[in-house]
Amino acid sequence: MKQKITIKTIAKELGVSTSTVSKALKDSHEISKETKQKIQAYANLYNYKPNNLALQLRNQKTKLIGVILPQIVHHFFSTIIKGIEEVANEKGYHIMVCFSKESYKKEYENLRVLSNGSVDGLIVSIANETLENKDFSHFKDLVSEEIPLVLIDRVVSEIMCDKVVVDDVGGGYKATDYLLHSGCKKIALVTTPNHVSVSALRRQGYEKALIENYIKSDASLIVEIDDDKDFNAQIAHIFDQDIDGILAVNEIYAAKCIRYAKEKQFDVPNDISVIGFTDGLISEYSTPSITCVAQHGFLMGKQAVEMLIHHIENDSEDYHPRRNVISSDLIVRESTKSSS
Amino acid sequence: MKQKITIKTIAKELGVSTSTVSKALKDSHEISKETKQKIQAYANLYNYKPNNLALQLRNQKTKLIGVILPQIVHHFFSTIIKGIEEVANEKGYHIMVCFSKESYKKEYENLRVLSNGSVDGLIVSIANETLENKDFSHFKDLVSEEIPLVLIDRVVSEIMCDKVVVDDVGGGYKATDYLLHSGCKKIALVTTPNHVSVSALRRQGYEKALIENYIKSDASLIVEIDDDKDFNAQIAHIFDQDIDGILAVNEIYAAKCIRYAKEKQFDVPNDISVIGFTDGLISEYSTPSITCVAQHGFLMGKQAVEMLIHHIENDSEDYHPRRNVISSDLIVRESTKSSS
DNA sequence: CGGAATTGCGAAAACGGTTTCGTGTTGACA
DNA sequence: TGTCAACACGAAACCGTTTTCGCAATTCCG
Repeated sequence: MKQKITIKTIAKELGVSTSTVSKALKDSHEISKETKQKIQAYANLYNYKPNNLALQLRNQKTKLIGVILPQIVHHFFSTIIKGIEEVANEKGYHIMVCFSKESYKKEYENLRVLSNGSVDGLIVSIANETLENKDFSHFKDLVSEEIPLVLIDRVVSEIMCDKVVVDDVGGGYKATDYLLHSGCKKIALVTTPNHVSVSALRRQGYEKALIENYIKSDASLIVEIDDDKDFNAQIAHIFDQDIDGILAVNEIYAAKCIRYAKEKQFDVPNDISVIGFTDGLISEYSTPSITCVAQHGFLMGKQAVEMLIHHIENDSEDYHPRRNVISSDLIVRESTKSSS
Repeated sequence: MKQKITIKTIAKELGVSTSTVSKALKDSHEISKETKQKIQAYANLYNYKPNNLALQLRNQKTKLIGVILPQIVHHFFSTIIKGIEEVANEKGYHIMVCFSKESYKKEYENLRVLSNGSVDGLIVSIANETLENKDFSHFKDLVSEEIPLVLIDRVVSEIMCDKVVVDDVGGGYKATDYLLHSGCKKIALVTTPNHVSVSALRRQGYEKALIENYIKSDASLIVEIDDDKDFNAQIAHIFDQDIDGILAVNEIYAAKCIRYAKEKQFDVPNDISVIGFTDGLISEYSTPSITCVAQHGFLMGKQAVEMLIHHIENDSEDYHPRRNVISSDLIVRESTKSSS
């Protein structure tokens, strides 16, 4: 990289002190008009830009927000990033993004590196492996160092910080309730292993809706998908049980269920209705388009940054962790019958 | 944020100089065993971490790579980010991502801010608006400041820097050729306005394949979609012309075409075959799954970072811009007949 | 014409670390 | 006993910027 022009260079060339240059560039009244003009002209000519690192060091702030997410090639997470970046930019911040790839170790590493003063605060969605391990000491360290932290989507109560979550219980409830009211009697749940906290919450909503409608929850209708095994083989048995509805905890599972149902000559939605989570492209563009629970990742990202920046910029006031819940909405499409 | 412990604090508390502390923490042989132990113990106890900003200022490098993309909620771009982040991390770098939202102004702003010494280099995919305007002076400034720059996917020849592009002509050619060999006689092209450079290249490939197969290209079979208008209304007329194949320049157009075809009682692929670009979730999970041209964004991201870091870390050697072309592959699925 | 107020600028400290170059104290050796 | 190397550490410069304070020189006023 070419040697950049600094205040020192300007000062030396023009035979003034660095303080004079600094003040002149900020149009300070302390400096005479002629001197200011001379300095500003020189700075413009050589395209002077103040060195950001020096400023950050002096101001003790980076105007940078660290974002650690489990994945990126994922509609929900990329939507969150979009929301974060948009608001951050409006407020003069930039974002550094890292991905934990669901791994504890990568999450730990990223947290360690970013808490070196590289960023003014962090927005994190916890990796699945960490959720399984239940080892949150790296987050607790962060909190005790008083580094502003906002946890999103995948959160745990023992970390005392701001949080933004989706109303996953409500989403599961709404979806199940909708299926019931559209005439479904026997609804299967296609989910992930239970340590994935959001899936567990969606399942709660599912069960709550069943109970409220006087239907006994039936374990044989619940499939915890192991992504390493063949999907169809794992769901086959629920199709043998006269089901007429499926709630899937993400849109990929929903799409796969619909495909399997078609293969087995079931009509969607008339024989079997399907609802998924995540309002992504799959739900929107597949045929039939898929009714799903939208989690509003964009909104979540926006709210998370707002909380974080508030925390960063109001450092002095005493701090009470807040928790925002974003309600999830049912987007009705073609994979369900209309509700009666 | 809590006041962080610095080398100065340690020095004062332990009655030594800052140089001694610095050396002790790096296990320098200049410092006696006892002193080192004392200092290291103290540093550990109070969880000392060197301030990154100070290091960056001293070393004149940030180990940060700026990434400016037009969008994020987009399979191809998020895949690129994934590739970039992965390699960057391996090599000890982090990434700052910004989005231009296809706007010249945002791109300009982001470029300006990031070139202040905030990052060691940049990876950029040019915004559509900039491509239309043909104003690339902000990029040229960057190049003349000798800030390492790699352009990806959407590139222009007048910016002299490293580039990684997809073989879009080849992709368009392969797709069209495949359609022809699977028996299609009359292939429509559903594309975007021509200033989008990648679409223009895909169209070249389409036309090249037609010519090589002695088929006259027919303007009435080419639709330039205006995203602000109704999609179906724009493509309706090509369905009145006995077409038996469609090449769409992205997977959304492909999915929409398939949906429209189904509505009009065409069978896909037997009446009409469809190929899209972008090997995303839609292509994979919709029914029928969509044959498409995969652009390998992950690979593109990886190569871009590798070129960039090479440039950053071999600053001295004289620099000749390189250009990597990533070949695009046809992923054959259910929306096309098998090639004869 | 003398003292005070104003103007215009520079010196120096500060942000937090690294590194070069002393320097004072040992101990060994001739 | 004088010389020299080795050892252990500190002073100071440096990265680029901001900002406080001080100091001349000029202007103003009585």
